[in-house]
Amino acid sequence: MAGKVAERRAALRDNLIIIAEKRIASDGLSALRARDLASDAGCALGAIYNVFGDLTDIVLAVNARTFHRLGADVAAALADAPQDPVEQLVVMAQAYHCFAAANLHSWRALFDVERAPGEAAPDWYLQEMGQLFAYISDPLAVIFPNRDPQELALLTRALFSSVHGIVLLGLDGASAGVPSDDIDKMIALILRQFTSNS
Amino acid sequence: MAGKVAERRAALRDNLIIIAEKRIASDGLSALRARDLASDAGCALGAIYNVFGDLTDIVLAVNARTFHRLGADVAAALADAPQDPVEQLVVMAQAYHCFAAANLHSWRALFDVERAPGEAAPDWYLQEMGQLFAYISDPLAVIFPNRDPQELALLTRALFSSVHGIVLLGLDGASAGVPSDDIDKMIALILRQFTSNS
DNA sequence: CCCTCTATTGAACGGGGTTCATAATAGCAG
DNA sequence: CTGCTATTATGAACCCCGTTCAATAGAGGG
Repeated sequence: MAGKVAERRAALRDNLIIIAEKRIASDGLSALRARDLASDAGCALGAIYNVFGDLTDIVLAVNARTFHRLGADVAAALADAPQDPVEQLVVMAQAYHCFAAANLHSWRALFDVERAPGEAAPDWYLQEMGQLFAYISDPLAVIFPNRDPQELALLTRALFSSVHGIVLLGLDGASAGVPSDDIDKMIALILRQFTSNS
Repeated sequence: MAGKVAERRAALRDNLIIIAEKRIASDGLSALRARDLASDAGCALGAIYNVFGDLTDIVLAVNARTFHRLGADVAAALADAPQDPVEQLVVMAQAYHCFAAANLHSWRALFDVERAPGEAAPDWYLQEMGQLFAYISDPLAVIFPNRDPQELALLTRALFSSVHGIVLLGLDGASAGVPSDDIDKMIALILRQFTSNS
């Protein structure tokens, strides 16, 4: 029974991630409490720290799952999209908006977790981000066939950032709530206009 | 001596705002501590709460000043810009980027402060935002003379959000640091492309 | 069954925002 | 100037929270 401890810990680890995920999804990142986690998981407070370095590690684990779901949603939208590359971009961006709106707290947690200064982003983050960028880059390469890969990378990042900004400020409460339709309109506006007369 | 107390409190209030502003600018919003504020201001811990409801109120006061400086920078850039409305947009957006980069912590604090759920954004916020939107809207109206005011408002918000997104993700540490030049390039790319063939 | 070594536990620690009983002070009447 | 009272300022104390670690429980081998 060598791996018994590891097994128990792995189970607790998964359990904690699920519980934290639910908490973040329903009440937001700032509502996550170590003591709540422990009591919901039926474990001791200290047990959390046998399995995770600190709460941020749990949040990162949750974020990895969220990011993965996001990527899957975007991929699914892309799979159902028409061949036209501009439409593909629009469909993906609206899928991004859709995911953010439907998973507001979890989506926010992706960006609200504070990294220690100077610490690099985790590997899975860069990987999922790269995947998203690839989804965008492919149609862009069709639309702009005469661009350097370097220029394409810049275009890709610029478009992703723009859509992200539109969704971020659109879903932000400070602006008194932009209607969901308007967000989609802005996304389509930016993408269509951007990709016109290529 | 009727207004003596009010005077003293007003002075403390201003003092606390200045001190908090410096702290946020140098170390970020999360480094703001009530006890530090009190000792730096040479006042009692509780004195803070005679003058502000809570720390968030101080942050909001700092943010109002930051937002005002931002608006002034953008306005200054606009004043020095050429007549061409597209160039005006580019110059303003790069001024926005410049301000964010030069005042990273203060700029972040504008968006990192968490409002109580359901609470409306403060008046000055909407006002400064409206001012920024007006700066953008004017050249846009020249570029797109045949659009509804409503459509123009959507364009304005979309462009601001896009630039904001580019700056936000560009300055974010997670992406391992996008060079400042690349951020400016992305901004120019989006704006020029967006405003072409109007 | 005991012994040892590991894993688990939750009380305690440190640090932070906020409050409130108390002390200090200002204003005023005599 | 001296009490007296109402107002203001103070900072110790409260509560919450993440994290730690001495003490306990438990597993495995002899």
